[in-house]
Formats: sequence, structure tokens, C-alpha cells
Amino acid sequence: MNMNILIGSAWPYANGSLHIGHLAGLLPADVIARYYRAKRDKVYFVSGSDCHGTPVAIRAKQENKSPQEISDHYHAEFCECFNKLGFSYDRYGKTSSDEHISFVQEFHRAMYACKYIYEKETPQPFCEKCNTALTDRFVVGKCPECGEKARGDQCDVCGVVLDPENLLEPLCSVCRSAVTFKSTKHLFIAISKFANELTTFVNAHLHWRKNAIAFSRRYINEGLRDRAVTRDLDWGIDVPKDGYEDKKIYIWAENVLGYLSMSKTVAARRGEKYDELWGADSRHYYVHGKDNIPFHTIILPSLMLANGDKWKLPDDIISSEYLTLEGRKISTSQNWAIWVKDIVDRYHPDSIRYFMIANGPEKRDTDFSWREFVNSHNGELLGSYGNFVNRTLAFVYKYFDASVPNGKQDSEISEKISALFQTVGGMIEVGNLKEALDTIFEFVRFGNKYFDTERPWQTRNTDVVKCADTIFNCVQIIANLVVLLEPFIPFSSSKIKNWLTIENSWSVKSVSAGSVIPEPEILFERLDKKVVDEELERLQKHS
RNA sequence: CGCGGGGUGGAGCAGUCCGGUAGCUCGUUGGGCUCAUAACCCAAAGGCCGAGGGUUCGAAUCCCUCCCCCGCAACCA
Repeated sequence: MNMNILIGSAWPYANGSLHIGHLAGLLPADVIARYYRAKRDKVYFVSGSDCHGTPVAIRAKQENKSPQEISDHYHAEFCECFNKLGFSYDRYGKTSSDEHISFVQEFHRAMYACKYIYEKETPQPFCEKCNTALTDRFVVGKCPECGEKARGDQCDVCGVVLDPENLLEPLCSVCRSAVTFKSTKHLFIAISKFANELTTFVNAHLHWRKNAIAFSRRYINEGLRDRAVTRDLDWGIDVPKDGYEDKKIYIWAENVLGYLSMSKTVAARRGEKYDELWGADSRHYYVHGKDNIPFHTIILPSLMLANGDKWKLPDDIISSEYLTLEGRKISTSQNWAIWVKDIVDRYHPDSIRYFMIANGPEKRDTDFSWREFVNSHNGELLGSYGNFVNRTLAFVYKYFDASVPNGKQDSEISEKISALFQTVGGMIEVGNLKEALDTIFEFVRFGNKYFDTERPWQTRNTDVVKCADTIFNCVQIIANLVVLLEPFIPFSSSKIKNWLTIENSWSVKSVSAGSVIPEPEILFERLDKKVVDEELERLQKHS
């Protein structure tokens, strides 16, 4: 049965480099995508760079460049990082591209006709000095309720939800000069009218991670306000409506539509019917960090509901907790961060992927420490897995003339293998990647144990038939491990797949006796423990 | 009473929703092996699962109270 699988990972914001925190939230998407492809489902794994919005415009002004230049620069950097890490996007685009813009405009045009979109005059905060309209969060002042410092959207001290015009002494958060207000009209989406639909929607998906349910419920209970879908900005997508020529579509009302626009591109390229992706035989995953939850469980569904009935609301929300770095919160301004572009060239991409999943912030915050990273690489990836592959294949190469010996398949091992495809697959489907990886590595350890117990280096001289059986079974174990591990560590898997000529489909594999293998090479180089100190020093120096 | 996350052997984590002998990796100690990248295998030590109370035949897990840690201006998943 071929399912249509949509996997959308969050769109990184194109005003700064990616760090390991971003990676922790996005990597699960690639694992899931690779798994479903191996299962032979139709996978639409899409994402892109989020290019519009005020922060990009501000940064552009600071650097004396155009917003387009800034966002294109980071877009290119993101593409390179994802590429080097093996992200298998079927389409990774950007919100400033024609394919996205025309899709969004068409989507909005249809949406404006519905009863949930209305026009309203509101006071628009404006900074004369910066000569720009300010979005709510860029206005700071005193809270009218408690008198403490507050932003234009909310007071963090007393928690009251605000509009910028309520603030006392409103200032521009960029230049700290006084804010003026101009009356302006905007299109609003009546999210408050979707309270029932959204509540039902969340309640129908209690399998989501508990942070997704908690954030969504809180948002529904407290923050379900109508939101403007247009803004007084220069940088963004033109509003497809007369009288809105000087305005742009607000960023959150278009970037989440990127999943739709990019998957449409993919469908067109493949000659598939786009509507089938949104039909019954489909499953849709949205993968991101916990701060992105409301955008995917509230905003995106609201836009879909307002647009019409052809869309399917999200099925699975794979929302990560946060990653700390050496025990401290990651901070880009203090440069307490590990930048993806820096590590992709220093370490094996599989090491990074392995560690980010094995130690990923799946259900709670976890810590990235260089000590643990080196440990995980040397101990688990290299010591357990790499070594098992190497000792087996080297044995074949040396003592069986590079040809897989004929042997009897051990029934216990066969059973373990077929069970693994079932259980690991099930775990990946529900987003329990840590558990899945752990389960596979349990089998890796079993392999080493089996090798040791059978002592082929001795039976080679005493009982050649038994020796051949052992090695034959070890090769079968490897062949299946390679497929099971491919979603997680695709680079090394692909190497071994070539040595043993294995097809990458999610089913039990066997390598026939007599298959000739090339001289096996080392999969993972050992990392010197001193890199821990080097990396820590690098981190301290720059922060 | 601001919000949220967390406190499990030396370190990093799982288990907590759906109570039933406390689990994994690393580290430590002792042993084995020598095919393999000083890799691998076996064994042992090490925990009153933050504290107190409650429910229960039985609680890391459910309920109540308390303590401590982390994040919550902005950048930021």
C-alpha cells in the first residue's frame, strides 16, 4: 500500500546561520523521510528558507544590503549545510521564490472571499527615525496593567495580552525613539471563530508529544485572537487585493504555506496528482522545535480552514524540546553556539546525525557536550558498529578470499531481524527515534557478542564449516543493519550497501554466498580525546 | 501563589501517560580474547529514583505539600 507522506520541517529564518539547536529540531524529519522512502511510500519531504519579515529587513539595513541579498546569502548557506548533512529534501525552496509567491497569492485570493476574513482599521505603530512600520513585538514600553517593561504583544511580567497602542511610553525596540501611530486598514483572519474546530482538532491528536498538546491548548485557551494577515512593510509578498498595494502579507500568514507550495512543485515535477497528497491515503508530519508549535497547530490549520476544504490538517507534530550547550542555554548574541557550517567539515556527518538523534531533545531538554559527542562517536558508532562491520568484512576478505562463505542461516538471528523491521519501523513512524536507534544498537551489540561467542578466529582452524556459518550470519546481520540504520546514518550505510550490493528497501535482506566484496575500508576514524579540549577552547574564545 | 521544563548509581540519559523484582551507554575494578580501528566479550562494585506525607497488597510511576536547578528583555528551535 503506497501512502502519500508529507514531511515538512520548519523553515529556518534567513537572517543568521544555523546552529546545532536548529539541527536537533529538523533532523528527525530527514530520518522519517528516509524511512518512508525505504518503505516505498510516496514521500514529499519539503522545507525552505524563510526570507521575509522585519528581522531580515533590519539586518539588511544594518549591513547596507538589500533584504534579498541577506536572505539569499543565508539561503545558500543553509542549502550547503543541509546537503553536507545528507538532508534528503525533495524540495528545499525559499519564500522569496516565484513558486512560493504565486502559490501564496492564489491561496490568499481564495481565502479573502471567505467569511473569516475581514477588514479593520487599526493604529499602526511607526518609527519616524527608522522610517518603518513596526510589528507588535518591535514596540516596547510600560505595561498599562502593572507598569513593568512590556512588548507590544504581551507583558511578560503580568502576562496580559496587549496591543501596541495600549503601551505607556511606546518606543521602537530598534532605535529606542518614540513611536507614533497612524491609522491603517488591514485584513484580519477570525481565528477566534475556529475555537471549536481547533479544539476538536487537538483533541483528536492526543498522540502528539505532550509539549505540542500543552502549547496548543494554552494557545487556544488564552491567545486565540484574530490576527492581521497583512502588514505595512516593504519586504514581503504583495497582497493580492485592490487597495493594498503598499502592504505585504504578514510573514506567518505565508511562510507556513511553504509546505503546500513546495509539495505542489514536487507533485508537478513528478507528474503526480497534487490532490492525492491531501486525500485519505496520506499522513502528514510537521517537524520543528517547541516554539514553533502554535504556528503548526493553530495558525496553519486556521489558514487551511479559511481557504477551503481541500486541505488536510496536520496528522503528526514532531516537536522537539531544546538543546543546551555544555550545560548553558544556546545564545546567538553571546556566540554560545556551535554553528552547523563549522562542524560539517570537521566531523563525519553520520557522527553528527547519530549523536543528535541518540542524544536528541525528544521529550525533554538535553545537553550537547563535546565530551559526550566524542564518546558517542568513538564508543558506539566506531567501537560497536564500525568495529563489527570491519572485523566481519576483514575476516571475509582475508580468510575467505573476499567471497562471502556459504553458511546456514541461524534461525534466532533471522527472527530477530524480521522483528526489528517491524518494531523499529513502528517507532520511527510515531517519532520515537531515540528508542528506534537504541533498539538497533542493541542488535549491533548482539552482533559483537555473537562473533565473540562463536570464535571464528579459532574455528577457522578447527571447524571450517562452523566458521563459515558464523561469518555468513554476521554478514547477514550487517546487511540488515545497513538498511535499518540508513535513515539515521546514510553516508556509512551507502558505503556498505555498495560493498555488499544491497537494495535499500525496508525489508529483510540477504547476501548470497559467493558474493565478492572489495577490501573493506575503515568507516569511522577515531577521534582523539584532545578534540574535546580544543572544541571547548574554541567555544570559550569566541563567546 | 506568574509561566514552562527538570531533579533516577561518578557522567549523560531511558523508564513516569496505562503502578508490580530500577534500565541503557560511558566511566571505575577484576577477568577473558586476539578476527577487528588499544577495538570486542564476561563479571563486579556503585542508587533509600530531590524531601515529607497520602492512596494501595505493592509507588520512580497516582494524589497533596515542600525544597532545589534551568529557561522566560532582545538574537534564539
